[in-house]
Amino acid sequence: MFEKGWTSRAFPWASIESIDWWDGKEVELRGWLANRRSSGKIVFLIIRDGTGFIQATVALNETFSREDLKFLERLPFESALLVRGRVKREPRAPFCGYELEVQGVRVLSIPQEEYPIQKKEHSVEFLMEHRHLWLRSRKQNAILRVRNAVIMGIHEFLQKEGFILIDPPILTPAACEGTTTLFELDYFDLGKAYLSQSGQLYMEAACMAFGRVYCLAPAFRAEKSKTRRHLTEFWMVEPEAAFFTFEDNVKLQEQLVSFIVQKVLAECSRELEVLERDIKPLERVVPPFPRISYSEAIEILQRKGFSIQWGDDLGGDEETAISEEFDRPVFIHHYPKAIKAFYMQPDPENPDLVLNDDLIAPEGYGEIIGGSERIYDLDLLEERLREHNLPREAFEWYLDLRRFGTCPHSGFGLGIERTVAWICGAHHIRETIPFPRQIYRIYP
RNA sequence: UCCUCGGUAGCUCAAUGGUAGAGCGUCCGGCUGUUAACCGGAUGGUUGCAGGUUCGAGUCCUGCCCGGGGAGCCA
Repeated sequence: MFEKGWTSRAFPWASIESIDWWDGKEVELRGWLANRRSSGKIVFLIIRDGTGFIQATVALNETFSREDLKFLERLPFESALLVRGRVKREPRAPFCGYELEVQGVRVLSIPQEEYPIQKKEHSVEFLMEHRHLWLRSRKQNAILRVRNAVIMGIHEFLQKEGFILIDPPILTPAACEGTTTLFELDYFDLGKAYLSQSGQLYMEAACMAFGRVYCLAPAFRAEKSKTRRHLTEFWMVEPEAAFFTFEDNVKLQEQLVSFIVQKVLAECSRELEVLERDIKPLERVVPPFPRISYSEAIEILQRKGFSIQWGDDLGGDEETAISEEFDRPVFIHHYPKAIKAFYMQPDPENPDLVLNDDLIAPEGYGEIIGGSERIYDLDLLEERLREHNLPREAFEWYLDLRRFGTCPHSGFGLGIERTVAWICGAHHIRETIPFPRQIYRIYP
């Protein structure tokens, strides 16, 4: 294995993201060869270490011979390297304004085949087939770092608001909403089980034990959806709070979303720059968000020429048209009871409506939140189960929640991937999750 | 499930029914500041699969497989 100019002295292991801190000092970088260029007597190695990219320069000198440079300029992409050198401020250097003057290189591994992903455009199919390698590229790294900040922001905000993390089951005995969109599997001698499509019902149980709870878990939907907003496996945060009214619930949603966006702006400026995200629309994301009722939404859509009638559900195009009317996320509330889930509390002023809200992200990213106040009256909930032809036995435990100390409570679900896609300005939701699961893709 | 577009070299794409090509990558050589470096040379094919029409099919027809975009549904 190639080793040149290495000494047994220990050098500090520096990360590229904080390389400015090491200006003028000798450090060791541990990473991979992302690109290289040569010019006869100088070789430029582009090193990535997971935290960033930096240019390292190897010059012909007493340490590196002509043959050494020849070797380095032929080193295959994605070779694993330890590189020692001096950090130097350098305006000509790409990425971060610093470069590493290399004094020693140790090559830990050399790919025996050509690295498939090149510095050029690739088809979606090819990139998805190589998702395990695509993760190494700069934009994918940036998107998943934003995802990390979003998830950490959710925990930070909800914990601060007194919410307790409660993990829901993934294997469940019955549907939470419709039964047509469930992944089904055999469960020993107990018949069929299903992958969870929401943790909500379990959060309702938990909020009666802890007051304020939330889960952050995967949800599975066997919908045969093939759009840029759909995955069969996605992540959702679902807060649920006892004694929260519709109004409390909506306020919590706009505070949470604002907090997340402002956190990303504060902590991920490099990532947003790599993604070429225009941050002006994000800077406007502060409370209060505009609110319109479902009926007002229908009026707006009819004025804009949509052939939609009161009672119809809103599709993707309709959501986009509504969001265009506002400069920040917009709530649409009080939908007709008939097109919403069985557990939503009726509006006391109009029993044909429910106390629910959807939050529509700006710039055409669609619905990112669905929330509601929940039915807490036993008789009414039983009636709704019958209307929706749901198997009562499977919901006995859920009905128990209305038999013992029932009270008003509310909650919502926020889709992690749609939120990340919106904040990043990503073309497609599949880039916002490390290994997307889609109707025609389960590999890698 | 439906609508729509596509599948040709490792990758991205050309090719009127008539000898399958280019750029990039890779390999070899050159270059002391490159920025997806550049310059010269070399390398590269069961045209997704099966059948059919035709003197002749990457091209036309039928079926199948795989994928992209969208709809419905949803976060």
